[in-house]
Amino acid sequence: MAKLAKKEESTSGHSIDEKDLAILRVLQQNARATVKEIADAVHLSTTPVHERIKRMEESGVIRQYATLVDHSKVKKGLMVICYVSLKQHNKNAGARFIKLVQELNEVIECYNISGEFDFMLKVVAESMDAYYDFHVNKLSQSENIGHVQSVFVMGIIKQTHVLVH
Amino acid sequence: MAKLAKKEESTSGHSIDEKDLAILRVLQQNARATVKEIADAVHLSTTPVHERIKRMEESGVIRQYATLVDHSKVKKGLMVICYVSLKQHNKNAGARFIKLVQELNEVIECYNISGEFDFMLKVVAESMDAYYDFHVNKLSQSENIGHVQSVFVMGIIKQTHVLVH
DNA sequence: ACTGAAAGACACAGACT
DNA sequence: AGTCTGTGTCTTTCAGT
Repeated sequence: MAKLAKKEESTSGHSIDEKDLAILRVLQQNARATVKEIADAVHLSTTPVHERIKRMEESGVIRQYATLVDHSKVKKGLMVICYVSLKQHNKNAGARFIKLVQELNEVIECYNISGEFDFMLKVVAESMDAYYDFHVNKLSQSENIGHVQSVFVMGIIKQTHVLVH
Repeated sequence: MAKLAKKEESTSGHSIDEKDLAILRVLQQNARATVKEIADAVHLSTTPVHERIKRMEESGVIRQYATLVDHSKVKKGLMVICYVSLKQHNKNAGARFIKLVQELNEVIECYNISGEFDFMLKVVAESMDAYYDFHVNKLSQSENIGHVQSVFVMGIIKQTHVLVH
């Protein structure tokens, strides 16, 4: 017992410095930037940049190199914010819901939230019909669902993944 | 006749086929995958894969190659869903709010939504104090803000950007 | 639209400051 | 920790099918 691994950085022995942040600033905007390009931008040669990137990949600071696809161009025009409360709140019931959410490709995000609902889901679908099908046949099929409330996204004002400025 | 520009793809003259989707399936998970790796995975040689990727970049199907950074490891541990209604709903008032949202680095997503509120924001902050500062000094500073409601994210169940399966 | 080859650029490891 | 240098691999273009 009592081996509560303290924190990310302290266990691996490396904290993130200003140069790492500078590298992240470039990579966040373009995951396919070459090491050379990044090296020029942060005023270092390629070797230390390469080492720092590898280190951040291994320590988990860099979660993933993702390609972001345009919703509307792959026939996923509809985005819905979906609130769910469960009937029962025991461990098992929660785990079953979480498993369901992981399996449903329409759900791209799911959070445990404060307030009157238990979960917030971000759902993408091809059309209102497809969303209705998701709602009735996939989500509400689970016998433990209490209330579901849908908020429709009418316009995207801002969408970024940039955390380091 | 009937030149109601039908859809994105038809205007550019290229629709996405099964091979493009296969390439996207790989790139979504790893934006740094080499063309050679993708070519092997989709059973083509490098040239057509390279051409198809370039085409999808230019047509906007591929929005961005992003590096996703771990929230907690860059001191952005708190995530809040924030609902905002405006006092006035004229064009100018809306535009000012949108401009403000674009400038605030704490706001990583903002949507125009249906229902009693006008906007939904996803906000990341270092701490509760930092969020309070955002709420009081940055967001509510705008004189056009009506009501603000904060929902705190207590746990991340699922978080993906994968749209093509 | 694809394959295969060929030139230039890059990633990555080594020796050194 | 960093720069410099070298080798194998990859990107990218071009001729051919």
